[in-house]
Amino acid sequence: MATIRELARRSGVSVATVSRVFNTPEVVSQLTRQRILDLAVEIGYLPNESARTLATKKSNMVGLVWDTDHRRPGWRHPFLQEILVALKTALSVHGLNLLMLASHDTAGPDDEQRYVRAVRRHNLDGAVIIDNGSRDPAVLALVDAQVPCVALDLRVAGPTCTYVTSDNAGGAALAVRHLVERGHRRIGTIAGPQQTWPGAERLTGFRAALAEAGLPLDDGHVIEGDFYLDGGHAAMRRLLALDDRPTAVFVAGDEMAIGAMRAAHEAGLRVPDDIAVVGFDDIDVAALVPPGLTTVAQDKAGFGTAAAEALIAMLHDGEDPPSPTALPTTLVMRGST
Amino acid sequence: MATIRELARRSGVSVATVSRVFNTPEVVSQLTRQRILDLAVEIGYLPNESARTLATKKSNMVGLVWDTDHRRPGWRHPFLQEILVALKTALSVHGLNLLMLASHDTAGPDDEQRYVRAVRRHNLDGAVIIDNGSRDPAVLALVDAQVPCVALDLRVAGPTCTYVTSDNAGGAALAVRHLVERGHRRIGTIAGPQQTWPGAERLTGFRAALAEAGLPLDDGHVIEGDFYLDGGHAAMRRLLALDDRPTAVFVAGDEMAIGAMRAAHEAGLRVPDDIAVVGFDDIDVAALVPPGLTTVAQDKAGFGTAAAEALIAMLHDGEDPPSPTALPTTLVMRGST
DNA sequence: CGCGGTCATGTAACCGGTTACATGAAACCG
DNA sequence: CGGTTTCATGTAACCGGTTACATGACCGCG
Repeated sequence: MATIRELARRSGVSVATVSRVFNTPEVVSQLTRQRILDLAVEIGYLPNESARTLATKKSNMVGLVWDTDHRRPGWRHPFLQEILVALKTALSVHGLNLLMLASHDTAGPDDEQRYVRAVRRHNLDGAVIIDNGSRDPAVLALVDAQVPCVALDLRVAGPTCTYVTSDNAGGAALAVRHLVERGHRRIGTIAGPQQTWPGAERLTGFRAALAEAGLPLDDGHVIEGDFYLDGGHAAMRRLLALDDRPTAVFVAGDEMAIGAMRAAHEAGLRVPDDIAVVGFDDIDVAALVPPGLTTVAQDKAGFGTAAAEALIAMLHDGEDPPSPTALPTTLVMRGST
Repeated sequence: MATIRELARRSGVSVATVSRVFNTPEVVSQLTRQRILDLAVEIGYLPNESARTLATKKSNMVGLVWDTDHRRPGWRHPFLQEILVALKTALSVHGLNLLMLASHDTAGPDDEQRYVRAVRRHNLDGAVIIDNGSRDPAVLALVDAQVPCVALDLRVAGPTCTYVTSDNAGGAALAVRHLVERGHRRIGTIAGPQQTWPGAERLTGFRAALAEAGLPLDDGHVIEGDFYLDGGHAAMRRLLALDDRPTAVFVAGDEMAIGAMRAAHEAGLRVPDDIAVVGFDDIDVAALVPPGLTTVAQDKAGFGTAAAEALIAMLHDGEDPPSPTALPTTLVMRGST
């Protein structure tokens, strides 16, 4: 491998000049710069990132924190792939790479410092945290350690941290307004777990939108689910068993919504004629499962892009973290309403 | 940050001894080893990976090559998430981290050397290549550059490379045998693109299984699709338009299979009574879309685990790459047959 | 003409580890 | 008891960059 010294020797300058060509090209005379660049490609010189990191303490890598919670083995993020694509693309424009942090350090998953250690060992410039549906103390340790980080769908904030979410309350309002327009007056909801940020916000937004529409909300029409298929199924059965069952249901997640539609179907009810359903997320399946799920779509790629931008802003300016982003949502109308 | 020299000074030994404690503990006396280890946690010493990499030329990182082809923006891997989880877990056991290689280097996506350069710059120990559904010359450049790598669902092999796939032919045979048992004698197929490895293998396996069962195959009963929903839909329409249309169809991918079922439904045919459908992959939706898709399930996590093991074997032994792995498939029976 | 100021470049220390080789003490052995 | 091994540890060069500071050429100006 060609090193900087060899490139320097061959082009008759000092290593400092070569280094400058790649880091602060403007201080090098046009002539030598070009000569060095040409020679660099000729001999295939590539700067060694480790050496660079060692000297500067910046690695141009950001950690990806995405532990699959061992207590929920089946958990899958509804659109991890879109997020990763957008994230990686946006980061790479600024020369940043993504390092997936392994859960196993030497220590087990209960070691709160495992992410912080990984960040320090690799001199990571920052971290992106993808919600796995449960609170993880190791994530909070990152905040305490002043690591620049941005979280997705997780409300972690601090002097070096910010987060990006969808406009969950606004999305819920979209759903409610849509149902109201369709003539529904008795609207129930299958909420998400209230300890999760999206779960809580969607319920809050739902309540507010109903109030704004001047509609009452029976406490019995609010059921808390778990974001899973079976949870939605069970919740819907409880709703349907009510005497004054709602004519429409806002379900805080598509997977639950599909479970709910199945429950309705099993109960001999037709969607949307007997009961209308609106979901949240717009996962792939939503379009495929008959009669098509009307749902509040999130800006999936937006998560990645926004996260990258927030992180880059922090790293670049070294300033305070940008305030949290709430990505706009849109209503996708399909057959279920 | 505590450095090795500080730790050495404080524990009254030389840096070499400290280094040995972490790399070749067996050559250090029990007593000093323990003393150093204790002091290390006390002062929060963490070895600096960049320095280590610089000295050893091994980074303990492997590159993840997973470019989303710009010519197919909508492409999503059917089970990327499961693969990543398994991969990361299996690698981390051996102290390896995953670095997602950005497509943007400084150069565009047509630069064939972009992965090779990333590998060199970061001293990556190897690479895992996830098929994105199209041939990428930059991947072949990795092979040429003798980078240890293992590919998923892509037939790249060489002195430093191997690959892991499902037993595609065997899976196709499972499907055929199942249909034969159900009494079908006129079986057609919607194949995948023949330039992809899984696409080609599944068709080969299908043909072989039919032959083995002594059933004829009309050339008109073989339609090549593109692994997408709409492609499956279109292919099915062509099949249904035939005079002697098959009574059962083996579809080489679940997404296409769902499109195919929809086409059947639109044509007024009932699945499975009028036409049976078997898919391949077992994606999430397969269970959700009525009447439930019978399909050949791949060992999703197995991809990640097998890839990690193959790579580790190469890195550890420094030997020839292990021969390609073909993961076993299983038939999941649902309502479509 | 001499002086201060740019500008392009060079010198050398430093980042934090690893490791070949050297050293010295203790153990073994005939 | 002297010589050879073995074992634990130390010394110092090296990995490939960055960068504070020094240097010297050149320029404009009073």
